[in-house]
Amino acid sequence: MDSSFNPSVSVDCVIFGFDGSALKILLVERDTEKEVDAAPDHKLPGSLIRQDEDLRSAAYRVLEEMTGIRNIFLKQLHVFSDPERVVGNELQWLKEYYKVETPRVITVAYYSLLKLNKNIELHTRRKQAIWTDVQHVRHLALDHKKILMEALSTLSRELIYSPVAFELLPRKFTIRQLQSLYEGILGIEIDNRNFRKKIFASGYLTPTSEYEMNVAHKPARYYIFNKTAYEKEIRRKIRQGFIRWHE
Amino acid sequence: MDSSFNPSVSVDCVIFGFDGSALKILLVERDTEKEVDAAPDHKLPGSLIRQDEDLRSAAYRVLEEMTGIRNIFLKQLHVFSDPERVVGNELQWLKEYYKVETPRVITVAYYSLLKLNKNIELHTRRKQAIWTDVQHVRHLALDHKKILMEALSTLSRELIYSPVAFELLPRKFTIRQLQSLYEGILGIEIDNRNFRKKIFASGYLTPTSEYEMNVAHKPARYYIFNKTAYEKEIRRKIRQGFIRWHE
DNA sequence: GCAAAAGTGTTTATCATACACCCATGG
DNA sequence: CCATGGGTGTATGATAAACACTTTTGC
Repeated sequence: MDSSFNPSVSVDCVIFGFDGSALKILLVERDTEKEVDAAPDHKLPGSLIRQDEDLRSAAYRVLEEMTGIRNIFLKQLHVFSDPERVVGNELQWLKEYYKVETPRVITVAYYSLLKLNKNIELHTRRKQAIWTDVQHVRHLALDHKKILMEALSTLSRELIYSPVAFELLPRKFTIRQLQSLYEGILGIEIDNRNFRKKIFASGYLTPTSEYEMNVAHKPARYYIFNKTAYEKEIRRKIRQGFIRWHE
Repeated sequence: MDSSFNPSVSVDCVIFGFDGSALKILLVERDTEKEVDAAPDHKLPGSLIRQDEDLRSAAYRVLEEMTGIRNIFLKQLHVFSDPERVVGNELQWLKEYYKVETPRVITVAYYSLLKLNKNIELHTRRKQAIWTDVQHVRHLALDHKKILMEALSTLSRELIYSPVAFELLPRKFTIRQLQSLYEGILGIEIDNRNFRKKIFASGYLTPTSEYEMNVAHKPARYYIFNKTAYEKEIRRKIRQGFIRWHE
């Protein structure tokens, strides 16, 4: 670490991963060399920004370091700027780790979505990071629990209004996987027949000729998300309905 | 100005005002004492943040200084962090104005909504700020045009999904004013009968016994937005979506 | 009396929901 | 042959959209 970091601004990444059944989030253990807390101290992956660096690039830098991959879904969430959000030991740790002098740090939170696989899990394990079921996250360092909560509610909204679900699924997926994802994140149950109608009516799912194998029931078909068709449609979409206060 | 400013982080405020017919935005002339540009150089009101200050408070500080009022609608928009967004003369000006040393500045944009009236216009005029029709904004200093564009598209989305329109209208307003606001900001035409149906069906408009005066047509009734009813309803819906004990 | 905007209902199409059975497979 | 999840259609209610005329006022 060198002095080309801007001491006032950091990015923190809420990295969501889906393994086919549960929504996970990537956490790192903060290396507190002095303090020995009762509970292990987890936080979101993050970094101070470099002086010559765009925030988005900083977030990508963290993301790539932690997961080993690039070009995944990444979006700015919110800025957290309470002057008291990093104080005392937390601030001390930061100063020593980055070798900077600063009275405070504001952080810009980003969230990203990826499809979990063995490669990624190997990489994150080597980085001492762990994938935790979002349902099981209890306490996090700093204000990171608050950031996670905000990311979750933003993800729910995104899921409803845009097809981000496919960022979390492998290229080929079954309808059931897609539905489970919606049900899991939104915390609701969805009628399978109506779900199919809706999702097929969109016209963005292309069926493959592949089916599940070695399952003890009728094998499900695999589908692919037709991103091109989606983007074309969005461009021609007309705005209808001018008030939707309660959605 | 003193050294208690954080040299790396500023806030900029996109302050929308509605005067009953057009959507306006508050701009200030940048006091470039040296440069004499061909065109007058406008920018969004903003400020570096103080070291002990929350970003939201900083935005409110700017807002109150420019408009003289507090407690108005204010929301974080986005962070703009291109390392090149403030360079050359722009950066020089900043350094001299705030007496700080910094290689770069990131800015957090906020947008706010208010009802224009004579008092506010008087105050802003004394501050050398001007209300400009958003349709007529051509060029702005720094990346402020980009910020404005993003604020406009966010405002459109907000207008659809939440009743922010009332932040821009006086306490008592006619249905026509409300509809014009929707049409103006969204850039669409709305059928008046359907608009009334929808807006009344929400149940948040309370009719007053007052009517327009001195108009050369049937006088329109004034209505009031029942914020309490809205908030009560929202809380109910959230609770319903969150707890499902009987499934 | 006429120009100008306020106010008012009905019909039709579209979309969301509720709901139950047969099918293909592995063990 | 049975347990498991995949896959299918229809009827009903709710919501949005299209559409034209009468009312009240100032001048």
